[in-house]
Amino acid sequence: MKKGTILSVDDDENLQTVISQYLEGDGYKVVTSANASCALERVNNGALDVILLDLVLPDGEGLTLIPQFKEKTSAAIIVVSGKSDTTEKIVCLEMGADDYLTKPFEMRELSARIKAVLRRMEMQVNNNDNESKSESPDKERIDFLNWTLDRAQYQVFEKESGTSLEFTTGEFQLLEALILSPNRALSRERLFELTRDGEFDVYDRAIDIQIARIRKKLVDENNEILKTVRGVGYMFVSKSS
Amino acid sequence: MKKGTILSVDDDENLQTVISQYLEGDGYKVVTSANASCALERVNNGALDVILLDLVLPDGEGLTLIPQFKEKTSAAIIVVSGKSDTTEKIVCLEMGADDYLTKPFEMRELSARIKAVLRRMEMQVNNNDNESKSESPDKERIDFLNWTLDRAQYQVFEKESGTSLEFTTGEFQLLEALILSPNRALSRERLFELTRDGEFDVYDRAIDIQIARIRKKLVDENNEILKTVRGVGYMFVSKSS
DNA sequence: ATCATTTGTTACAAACATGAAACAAAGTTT
DNA sequence: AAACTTTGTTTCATGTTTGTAACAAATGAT
Repeated sequence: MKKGTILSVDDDENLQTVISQYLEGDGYKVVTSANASCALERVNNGALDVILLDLVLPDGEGLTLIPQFKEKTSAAIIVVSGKSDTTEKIVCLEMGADDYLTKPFEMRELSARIKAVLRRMEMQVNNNDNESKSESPDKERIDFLNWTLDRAQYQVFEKESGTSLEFTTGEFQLLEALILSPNRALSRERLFELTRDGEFDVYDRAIDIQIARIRKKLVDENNEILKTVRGVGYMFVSKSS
Repeated sequence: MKKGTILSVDDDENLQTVISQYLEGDGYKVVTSANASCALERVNNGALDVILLDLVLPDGEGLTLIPQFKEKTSAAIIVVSGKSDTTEKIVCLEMGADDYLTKPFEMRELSARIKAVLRRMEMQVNNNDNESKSESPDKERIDFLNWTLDRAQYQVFEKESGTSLEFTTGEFQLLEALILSPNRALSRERLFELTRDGEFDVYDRAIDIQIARIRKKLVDENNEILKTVRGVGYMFVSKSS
């Protein structure tokens, strides 16, 4: 559920309230500061993921805050400005901001930009990982028994014939989750976490039905690919072990 | 290495030294003038890219210099002022300045503003280039099925007949994005990022409509070139897989 | 064997995603 | 300004996906 912590730096109290409520509804934790000094203190205080920074603050130029933030945290910085000025925008980005947003803006847009910025950060992390590690942690294609799971295409192929089986996205994600933890029993709860993004009011046995639907498509006589572990959940058994 | 020549007009000798050193470290060539007459002379003397102009000079009002500079050079003018005065800023911009910076400032900010201003100028130049040149020298062509995507010309050609299909720029860019990641399902969000530059206040399904329009033009009976991946997005399928 | 619990199966309806058509708004060209 | 192009928005119909309920089958314990 927790998607990240956001610090909003702005001296407009009303705006702060609106932002907080909206973003909290989105699943973020939100903290606010009304001025520069308070914000700097907060940055030292703990892990932040995104900083929303208004350039016009009562106690000093917001622009100079950007490099200071950059020094102390790896959080993404989204500048919120009253002016729609191309030069200022470029300057902000040049100084280390990650995005620039002009007031007034819609909450939906703010939310989208935060999401985009977080994703970009995540991608960077992943890329760095790939560079340092010789083996990529998440493979795009995963072979299992007579099939291949293609995570880029969201498809399952039959190895020999090469034909693709018609999996729905939901079925695919469940199978993917199981295959990524081979020979390990996963509870229905865990599987829910892995496949659905923050849903709660669902039927206990939705997973069971999904499993049944997958099995119907992944037929392999005596071999039970998706084993049910009574009282626990389900498990993908790979022959290698 | 050479990024441009900058003329700094200011009578503060210490500041001039600091500016010169910093900007030279950035790869610029820097020349300085301590007063207006000297600056005007220097402007006649050779190609400049950026002029940093302090408004308070020993021999005359700096404001009146702006139009004089504009007449003689196409360099960008960044006004450096001791006062943080909105009215003065607006007047300067009205008279032809490209940016306005308040003392004291950080070198990093100055550097960023110079970069921004140069980039803006360059963009203008490029746009003019495109208008004047009808043919682009480097053609990057990508073949797919019965068509060829010409990224230089922003056109799609039918391989056999050689006729070009009428794609709008938006349609072209979307198709391009999909083709550049073949056999990979791309979410609408991702496609948005790839094709639009920082727009968010748009309809969720704008991509869908664009896809439909592309499909209408790229007809190939049984072959689904642009596959929709339900619950995810769209994918360009290349025959190789 | 009998019972209780857990899981598999089927059918169904609500929710959802997508494509198509028509419209509207913004931008361009003439 | 008018015609045209491009692109976003709305609406509707259709088909898919998935949660739910009900029941049958399987499993394990006593």
